[in-house]
Amino acid sequence: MESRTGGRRSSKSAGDRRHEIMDAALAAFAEKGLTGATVADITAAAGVAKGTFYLYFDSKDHLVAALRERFVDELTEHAMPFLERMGRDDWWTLADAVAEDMVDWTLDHRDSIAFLTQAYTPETHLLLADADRKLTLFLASGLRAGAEAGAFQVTDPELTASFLYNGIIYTVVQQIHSGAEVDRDHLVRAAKELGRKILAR
Amino acid sequence: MESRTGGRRSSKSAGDRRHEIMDAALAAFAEKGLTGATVADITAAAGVAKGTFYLYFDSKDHLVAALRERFVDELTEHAMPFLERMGRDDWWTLADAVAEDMVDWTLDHRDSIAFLTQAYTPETHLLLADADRKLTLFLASGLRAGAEAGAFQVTDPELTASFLYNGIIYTVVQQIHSGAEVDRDHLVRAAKELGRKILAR
Amino acid sequence: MESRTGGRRSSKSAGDRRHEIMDAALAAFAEKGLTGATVADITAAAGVAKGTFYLYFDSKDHLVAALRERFVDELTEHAMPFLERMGRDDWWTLADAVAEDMVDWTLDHRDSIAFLTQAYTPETHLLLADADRKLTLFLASGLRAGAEAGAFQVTDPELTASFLYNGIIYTVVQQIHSGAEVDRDHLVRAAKELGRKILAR
Amino acid sequence: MESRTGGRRSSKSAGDRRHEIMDAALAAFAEKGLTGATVADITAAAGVAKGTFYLYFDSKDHLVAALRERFVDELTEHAMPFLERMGRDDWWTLADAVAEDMVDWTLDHRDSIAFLTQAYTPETHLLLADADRKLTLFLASGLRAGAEAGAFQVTDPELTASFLYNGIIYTVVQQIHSGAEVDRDHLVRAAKELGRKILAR
DNA sequence: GATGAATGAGGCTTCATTCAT
DNA sequence: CATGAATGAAGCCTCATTCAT
Repeated sequence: MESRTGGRRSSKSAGDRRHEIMDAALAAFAEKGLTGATVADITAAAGVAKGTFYLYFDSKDHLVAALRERFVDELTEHAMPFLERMGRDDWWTLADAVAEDMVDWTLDHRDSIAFLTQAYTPETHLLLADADRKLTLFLASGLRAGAEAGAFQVTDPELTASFLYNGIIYTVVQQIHSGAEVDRDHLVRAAKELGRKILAR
Repeated sequence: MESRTGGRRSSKSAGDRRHEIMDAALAAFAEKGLTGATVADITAAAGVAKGTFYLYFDSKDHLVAALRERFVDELTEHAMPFLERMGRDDWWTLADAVAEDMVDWTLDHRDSIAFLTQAYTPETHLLLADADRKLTLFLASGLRAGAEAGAFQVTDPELTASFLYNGIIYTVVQQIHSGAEVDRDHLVRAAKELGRKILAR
Repeated sequence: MESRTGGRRSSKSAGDRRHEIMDAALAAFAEKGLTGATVADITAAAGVAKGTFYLYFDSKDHLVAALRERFVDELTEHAMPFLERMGRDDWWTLADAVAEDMVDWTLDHRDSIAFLTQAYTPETHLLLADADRKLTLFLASGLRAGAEAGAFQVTDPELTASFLYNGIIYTVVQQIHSGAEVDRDHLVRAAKELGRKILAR
Repeated sequence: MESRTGGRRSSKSAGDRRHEIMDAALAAFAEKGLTGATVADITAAAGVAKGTFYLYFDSKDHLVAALRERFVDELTEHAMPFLERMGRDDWWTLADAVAEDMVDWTLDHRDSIAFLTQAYTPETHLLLADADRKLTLFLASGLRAGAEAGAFQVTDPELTASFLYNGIIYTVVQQIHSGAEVDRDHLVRAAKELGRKILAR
C-alpha cells in the first residue's frame, strides 16, 4: 500500500508496443539464450519498464508462445506467393526460386531460427513440431504437384521435402554460427544445385 | 549418538560414477530441457546425493561441456571404421553404409541430439559449432576422395556434406519429435536414395 | 484524430462517487480480503477507471481509514435513538430492543464487520480499538443507568458490556461464516434471553 | 548456472527448525500483520536464510495453514483435561475452572489469536470456522451434560456456548488491544460471574 | 473530472553451490 | 568419498501509484 513509482512516458498503439517487445525479446534471446535472457533484459532492450511487459504478455512463457506463433504466421504468409506461382511458372524456375528464397529467408530470420532451436524444450515440442510439419507439408505438396506435372521425379515427397528443408535451413544456420563471413550467393547456387539433383528425372 | 549422514553407497570406480551422472543428466535434459532440469533432478535420477555431483563436476556448466565433449568423442570414434573402409570398399557401398549408419546413429542418440540442440546457447556456440564442423569436414573429405576416385560427382564437398548431414539428422529428429511411430527402414531407404542422387555423376 | 481517453461517464456528485467506491471496496474486501482485493478490483467493481480512485482517496490506506470512520459514524448514529429512549421506555423493553437490534445490525453489516476483522492489522489497531471502545462505553453507560434505576444488577458495567457486545456480534458472525442458513429469529430470542440472565437482579 | 553462495551454519532437528520458523512467523505476523510480514521478515526473525524457509514449507500460504492447524491441535489437546474432569468434579467448580482457563489461555495465546483474526480471509474461512465450531461444540456438550445432571439451566447449549466463548475471548483480546495494562484477576472474576449468571437455574 | 497505459519497488520462490558431519 | 541441510543471489511477477491525454 505504499510505492512511490508510477507515471508514464511515451504511449504507442498497443499493437506496436507488443511487437516492439517481441522484437526486443528475439534480440535478447539471440544474444543470451532463451533462459539466459531475463524479462529485465527484454524490457531494457525494448526501452520500457519491467511492469509494462505484463501489460502485453501474461508471462515469459506466453511471450515465447507468441513469438513462435508469429514466426509460423509470417512463414505461412511468406510462402503464399509461391503457391500462386505453382500453376503459372515453369517448375524448375519455381524450384530455383524456392531454393533461393529459403536461403535468404533463413539469413533474414537468423534470430527467430536461433530462438526456435532453443525453444525446442520438451514441453514445447508440439507447437514447433507443428510449424515444421506445416512447412514440410507445404513443400511436399509442391514436389508432388511438380512430379504429377511430369517435371520432377520424387519417390517420397514428404521425406524429400524434409531433407531439402532441413538440409538447407541448418546448413545456412551452421554457416552463420561458424562465425565466418557468409557467402550468400555461394549458398544460393549450392541450394539450387541441390534441388536440381534431388528432383531430376 | 550416531551420525546419519556421510557414508557411501556402492563404491563404483570414479569413472563409472561420472558416467552414470552424465547419463542421468542426458535423460533429465531430454525430459525437462537444459535449464529445466535441475542439479537435484540429475542427482535424483543418478541415485546420488546432491553434493556428490560436485565431486565429479565443478559446476553444471562443466557437466554440459563434458557431455558435449563425450558426444564428439563418441562420434569421432564411431566414424573411424568408415575411414578405414575408404580405400577398400566400393564407394557406393560405403555411401549406402554411411547413410544407413547416420539414420541409426541419430535414432540411437536422440537424447544427446536433443540436448545439443538446446545447448546451442549463444555463449556455448563455439564448442558445438566445432562438433558440427568436425563431422562435416569428415564427411566432406570422404566425398572429395570419392570424387577424386571418379565415383561421385561433387561440386562443393563442404556444402554438400553439410546438406546431407543436416538433412538426414534433422529429418530423423523431426520424425522422432512428430510423436508418430518411426519407420527406421523407410528412413534408411530414403537416406540412401538421397545420397545416390546427390552424388551421382 | 480523435482522443479515446479522457472524458466522463455519468457525472455524479462527488460524494456519491466516493460512497460508490467505498461500497465497491467493502464488497471486494469481503470477497477477497483486505490485501487480496486490489485497487483494480475495487475500481472495476465500482465501474470506474483505476485513476479515478485517486481523485477520491489519497491511497488505499486512506480508503481503509475512511471505511472504518464511516462504519463508526454509522454505528454511532444508529445508536442515537436508543439513547433517547433511555429515560422513557421500560428498562427491560429497552434491553430486549437493543439485543434484537444488535443481531439485525450485525446481519445487515456482515461485510463491514468482516472487513473490520481483517483490518485489525497491528498498525491499525488504534482506530478500531477506538470503535470497539466507543460502542462498549455506550452500552456500559446504558447498563449503569439501568442499574442505578434499580432495573438491572450489574457488578462491572464495562466488562459486562464487552461480554454482551462481543458475545452477540461474534456469535452472529460465526453463524454467517458457518455457511448454514442463519435463523434470525432464533438468534434474536437467544440474545434477549442472554441479556435478561446477565442483567437480572 | 552461477551463484557463489551456499554453505551451512547450525543444523537442528527438522522438527525443531520447523517450529522455530512457525514461532518466528507468529511473532512477525503479530507485529506486522499477515501480509505485512514478508518471508524475509520471518526468516530473519528465525535466524535462517530465506531459502531455508522453503525447505520446511511449500509456500507462505502453507505456513499459514500449518499455523492454523497447530493452533487447533494445541487447543484440542489443551481441552482434554477438562473432558476428563466432567464426571468427577462438581459442575460449578468445573465451570469456574473453564472460565478461568479461557481467560488465561487467551492471554497466553494473544499472538496466535491475533494471527487467526487476520487469517480470516474469505478463502480460508472454512478451516477457521472448523476450529471455532470444534471449540463451541466441545463447550456446548459440557453445558448439555451439566444441564442433564441438573446443575445448569440451559435452553440452547450451542448458542450459549458460542456466546460464552466469543464473549470471553474477544473481551480479553480487546483488553489486550486497548493498550492498557490487563488485569488478569479482574477478568477471571468477571468471566466466572458471567458463567454463573448465564448457567444459573 | 476521468481515463488507463506506464512505472518500478518489492514480494515470493527457485536453485546452483557449499560444507559440517 | 558421500551426504543433504543451509545459503542467498537472482528471477518472475504483482500492484499501488502517477500523469499525459
